[in-house]
Amino acid sequence: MPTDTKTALLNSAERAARARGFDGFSYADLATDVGIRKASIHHHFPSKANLSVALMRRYAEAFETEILRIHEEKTSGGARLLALIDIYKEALENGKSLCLCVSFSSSPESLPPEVIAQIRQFRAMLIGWLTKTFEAGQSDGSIAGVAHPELESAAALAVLEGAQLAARAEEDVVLFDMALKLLKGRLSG
Amino acid sequence: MPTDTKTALLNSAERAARARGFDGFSYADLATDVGIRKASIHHHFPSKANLSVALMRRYAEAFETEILRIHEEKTSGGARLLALIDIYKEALENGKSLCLCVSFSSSPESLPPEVIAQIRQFRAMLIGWLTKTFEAGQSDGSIAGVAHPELESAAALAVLEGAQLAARAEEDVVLFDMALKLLKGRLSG
DNA sequence: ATCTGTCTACCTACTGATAGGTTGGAGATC
DNA sequence: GATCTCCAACCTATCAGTAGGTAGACAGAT
Repeated sequence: MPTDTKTALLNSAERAARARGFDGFSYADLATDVGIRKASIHHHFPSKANLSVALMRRYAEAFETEILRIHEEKTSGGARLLALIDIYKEALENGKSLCLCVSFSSSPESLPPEVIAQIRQFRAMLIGWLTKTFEAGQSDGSIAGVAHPELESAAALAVLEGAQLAARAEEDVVLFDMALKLLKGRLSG
Repeated sequence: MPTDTKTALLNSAERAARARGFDGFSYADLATDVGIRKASIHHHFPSKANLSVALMRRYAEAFETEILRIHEEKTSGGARLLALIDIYKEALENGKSLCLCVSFSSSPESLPPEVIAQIRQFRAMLIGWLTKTFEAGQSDGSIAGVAHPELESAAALAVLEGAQLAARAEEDVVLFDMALKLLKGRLSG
């Protein structure tokens, strides 16, 4: 069966937002991409603000599922952190795309307060996961030199997001790799 | 004497770009802010692309002057790095603004290739300065645990930019402080 | 006389959004 | 089984607003 229209719209919008930002695509673009008329989009998402909320919710849920899966599949802190870094690297798509959270964080003024709250919640959730991961890496010895897991997690998330932003801007994944080399060098297991 | 119109336009545009992004202000906004008509702006900056180039050039020059000044005024690597962190913290303006480089990096698709090149050059310059700074901190002992200055500098820049992005999005400077606490903890002198 | 800076007046392209109408199928009623 | 009602999903047409940009006139300084 073909994907339903609503999902197709979310997929198209997410791709566009991650590649060109939330202001970088219009209902007209979406309509062309999905193959329906511009006005019909409003049937599924009354306003663009509405669409942004749905986009962020779906993204946060999928991401949380993903990192919970990593937590189960990988046993060491180092291996878990490496898997997360890979997610961010993959999301870059060779310097052509960002993860949705970084993309949305780049243009907060064009998003409704509700999405800002979702972003805040998403980052808090991720920081929580990272802190647990650094703690695990500290006790199992798979992440070297960990003294303050909560500070490590805040710094790690900033590196991931900052590296992605720079790499996309210059369309050069090497910037991402360089920025993460130091952290990766501390990982084992 | 009052600032000349061209400079006033650059000032207004820089403020707006840093607060709301390059797509977040229009010639109409600029005109209102500076007190001339929209069409008159085109006399000084024929196109918005043109304006973006001038903006980035002025920013890069001012920034380079600033970090060279830091290099002369502060003697230790740790003190120099701390001064740079302060610049990024100040540029945040309590979570309401970004530095121009991060702002421009957030919307590369609406900037001419020339500005992308300027961004690349700017970041390379800053990485160079940071590498020298970490090397100084390594040899004078004012930055703890430095093994690879060039990797440290790439990571440090990503943290600074990523932390700024997140703090502005959530309008909460604490996110910036948290992300930089680990690095700051390694500094002395 | 020319140049600089500014103006009024306008243009085309596009934005998100709305009004109002068509279609086709699901579910109830007879 | 035929009919009726309803509604999701889509359509055409259009809205007011804003974007960046242009043409041409005019005042004042050199």
